[in-house]
Amino acid sequence: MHTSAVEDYLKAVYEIGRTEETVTTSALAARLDVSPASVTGMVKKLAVMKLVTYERYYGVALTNAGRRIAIEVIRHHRLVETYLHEALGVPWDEVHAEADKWEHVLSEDVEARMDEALGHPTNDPHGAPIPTPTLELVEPDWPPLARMDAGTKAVVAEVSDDDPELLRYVGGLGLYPGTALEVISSAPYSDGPVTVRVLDGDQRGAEHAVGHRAAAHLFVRDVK
Amino acid sequence: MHTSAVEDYLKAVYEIGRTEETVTTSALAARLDVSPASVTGMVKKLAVMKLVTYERYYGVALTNAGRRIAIEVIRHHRLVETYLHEALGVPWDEVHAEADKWEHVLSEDVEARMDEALGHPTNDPHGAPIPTPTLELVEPDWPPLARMDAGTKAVVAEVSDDDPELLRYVGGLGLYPGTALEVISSAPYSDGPVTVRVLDGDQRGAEHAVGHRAAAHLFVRDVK
DNA sequence: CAGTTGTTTTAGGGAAGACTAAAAATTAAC
DNA sequence: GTTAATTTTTAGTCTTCCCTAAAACAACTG
Repeated sequence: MHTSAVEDYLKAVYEIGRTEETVTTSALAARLDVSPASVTGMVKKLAVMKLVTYERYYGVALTNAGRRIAIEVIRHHRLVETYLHEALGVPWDEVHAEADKWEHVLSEDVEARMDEALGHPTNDPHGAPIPTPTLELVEPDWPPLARMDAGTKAVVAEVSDDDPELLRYVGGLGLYPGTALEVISSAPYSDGPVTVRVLDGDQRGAEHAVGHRAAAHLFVRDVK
Repeated sequence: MHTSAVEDYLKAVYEIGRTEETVTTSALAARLDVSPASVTGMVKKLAVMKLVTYERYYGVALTNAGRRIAIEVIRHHRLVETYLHEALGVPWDEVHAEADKWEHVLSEDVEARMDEALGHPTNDPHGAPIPTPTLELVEPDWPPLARMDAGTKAVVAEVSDDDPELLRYVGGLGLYPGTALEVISSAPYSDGPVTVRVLDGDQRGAEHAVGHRAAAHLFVRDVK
């Protein structure tokens, strides 16, 4: 087995790699809250273990073995988030921090039992897809609410899970994955808020001005 | 917070202290599967942290602060065992190993939710008492089945939880906490098996010869 | 293309927690 | 009551993961 530090690094490489062309040492350092020098050292070890490829002054990339582990950790993380939320009623802004600890100690057996108990969920409480038991993972690339034009009808697809305050704010507006909404006004490429009407759930009919930062971390899928 | 090594040491001191007069370095080393020299080093650190008192060449004892932590860890352990068994159906011989990992990452919030979901259980799947939220813990001193005389009627109170094979064996005989039984024959202070008739549960009516080692780790309470 | 800026690497450490080997203290055995 | 056997402790290392400071390098900037 690997240490949790190794698992954290691999997960970070995977996640940064989703949006960035190259995964740099400093990007990893920022995400893991660790000094750049520490990252260099660790990354060299991961390269020796054949979990990443690494080229100085260029960047890091996962090998197949490394990606397997990364996705396994992500499966644990998202399944635990879902379990904590569904089975134990942990609020959606707290599950992320808890899952960050649990993901490293979850056995395959208990993972399978949680999956079973939940009826094989496909998405976590924030809308992110849960990798399959065979570690397939397709992460759709939803556009952020911030880029929607006025008049658009859309459904909340996913909300970034790592900022509890943002989750409480968004949850307070009734905007959970699956919630339908209509964009009332929006100023594309500006820093202004996006005004939406909630068409679903406990806030049905309400109009809210969604702050720019939140709108950038709230992803939606279009409804034709 | 404390490292899991610290928590493991404190738990071990507590558990050895339950049956032994003095807690020696070598007893800790054996239980934690670590060299005696390592124990000496760690124990010195715990003494500096005021979690134990320590006298060279004599032994270790918990301070009040140390005992608090030990019992908190035991509460986590037994609650997690119970949760895994009741809520996720994990077999009773597997829950111990799993709980050994979870006990160190369980937050107070999730602990409380598990406790609530289970209806505030008082005993884990092996019969051991779960410390209260205020960390009160009374561990009854049941006699082992091995010391029961023929003709005695008794109820299984507790089974040692750290040997999966023993648990599978005992479970196969239908002897779970709460199961009533009658001792048919026994050879006190010898190494022979104890023959019992099961009066309860799925093996009701069956007669079993319980091996000596199992009979020494299966504790019962008398029925008058 | 030389200087500034920012990133990466090297070099040197440090805390935790474990190890082995050997010395010291305790306990047991004539 | 010495010697022998057993624990326990000391001493010195090792590994893992992290750190800072400073040097090396790459990339903009004008």
